[in-house]
Amino acid sequence: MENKTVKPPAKSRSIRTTGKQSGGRTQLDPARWIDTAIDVLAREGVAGLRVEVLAKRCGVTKGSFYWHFKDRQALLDAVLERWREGRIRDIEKTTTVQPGQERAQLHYAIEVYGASRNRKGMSIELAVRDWARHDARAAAVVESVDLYRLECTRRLFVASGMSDAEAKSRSLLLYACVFGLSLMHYSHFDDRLDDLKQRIAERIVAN
Amino acid sequence: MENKTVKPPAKSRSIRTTGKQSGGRTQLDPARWIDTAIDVLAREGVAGLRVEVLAKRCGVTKGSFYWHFKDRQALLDAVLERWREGRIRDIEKTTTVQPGQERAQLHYAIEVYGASRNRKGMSIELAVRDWARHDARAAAVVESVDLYRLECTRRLFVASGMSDAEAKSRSLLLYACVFGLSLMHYSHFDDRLDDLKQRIAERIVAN
DNA sequence: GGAAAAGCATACGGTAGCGTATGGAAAATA
DNA sequence: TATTTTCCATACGCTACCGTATGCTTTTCC
Repeated sequence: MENKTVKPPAKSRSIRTTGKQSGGRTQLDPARWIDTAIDVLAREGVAGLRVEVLAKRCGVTKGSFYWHFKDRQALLDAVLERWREGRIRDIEKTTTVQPGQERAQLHYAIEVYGASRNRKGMSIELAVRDWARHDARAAAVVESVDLYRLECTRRLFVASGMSDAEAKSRSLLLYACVFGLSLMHYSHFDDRLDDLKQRIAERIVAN
Repeated sequence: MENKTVKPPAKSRSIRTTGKQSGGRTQLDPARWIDTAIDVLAREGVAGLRVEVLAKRCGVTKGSFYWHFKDRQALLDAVLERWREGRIRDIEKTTTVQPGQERAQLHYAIEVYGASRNRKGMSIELAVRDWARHDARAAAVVESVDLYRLECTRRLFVASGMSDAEAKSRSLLLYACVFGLSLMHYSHFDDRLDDLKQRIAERIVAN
């Protein structure tokens, strides 16, 4: 039952896991393929993750790709796994309860995605979620990430003095709003959007 | 500058705009193609809108398609236009201010999409929004629909006694939450989701 | 009923993508 | 340095698309 989809990173070998060699020719490893894939994913969605396109972007041909990956699906799985790990780490980092800072942490959780920086992060987020609408594996990953996030912010809301049920509903509201906003085209709705966003954040976080 | 992308519906001809003829063979018109296209759009996204696939679904070949449409883009434009019109009509129908019923109307606006019925409507909504992330025409349509919706609910919030700024922020919050929720996978977050949703709706609508 | 138009089928050329097979270069190992 | 292993290029077959050309069959209109 060996699931040989992604090659292990060249077991006994000098540490040269990334990028071009000093004077040699282009060398790749699965990690770099995944980096590139996530880059493309952010700009074009899953539909843009095509083997030959990625190869060109990496400066190689697909001969290289099929050396590192069993097939296209193996890359997609790796991308999903990479994304999940990154999200989990990120959430843990920003939502570990710091007594007295719970509300500030919640505000940060809202703004960190809405800001114009991190646009790429949100692009990936939306791409993965659209992906999940037509792919069970992606859906499973999204679900695990969602549940983890919801649980983390639930703890923050509880720590800030809410009932469990209220904390859960606020968590849902928070992330739904964050993702929903990034899905809408409202830049011409008002000329002081920051004020609107501030009101929204307050509505989500305040008692 | 004739923009001959979609054939006019057979000017002087008996009213037979849809479906199979009484005893004749299969006959189609642009409207039926668009119906089918929107059906596929809901299930597979824009990527699923392929000429030959739609033709098979309609029981014809693409020879028919290219009779009714200039090319694939013409169909996509028609789909967008159809969607816009439908949304505008829908919003007008459910948000014309009925004095004293504003809050109920707002609650309805929230639930009408979140419900398990209307799943297809939300699928189309998300498909179009993802489409808009990579296509300027779709983005323009989404923007127009969003602005119209936001304006309509803004009026409802104002009519229910809020300041204009607050009404605007609530409108944004409302739709962001509606779309965001449908983007998340939270069914295992709680065993009484209806309660959570109720709390959320209250948070959005209440003073 | 016969000409004209409408509506569709079929066949074709062209592109883009996946995955495989095979050989060659470069690096590791002995 | 010779040999093995790693890594990649190239060429191939296959499928799924798009759009066009052409002809056949129904309707429509006179």
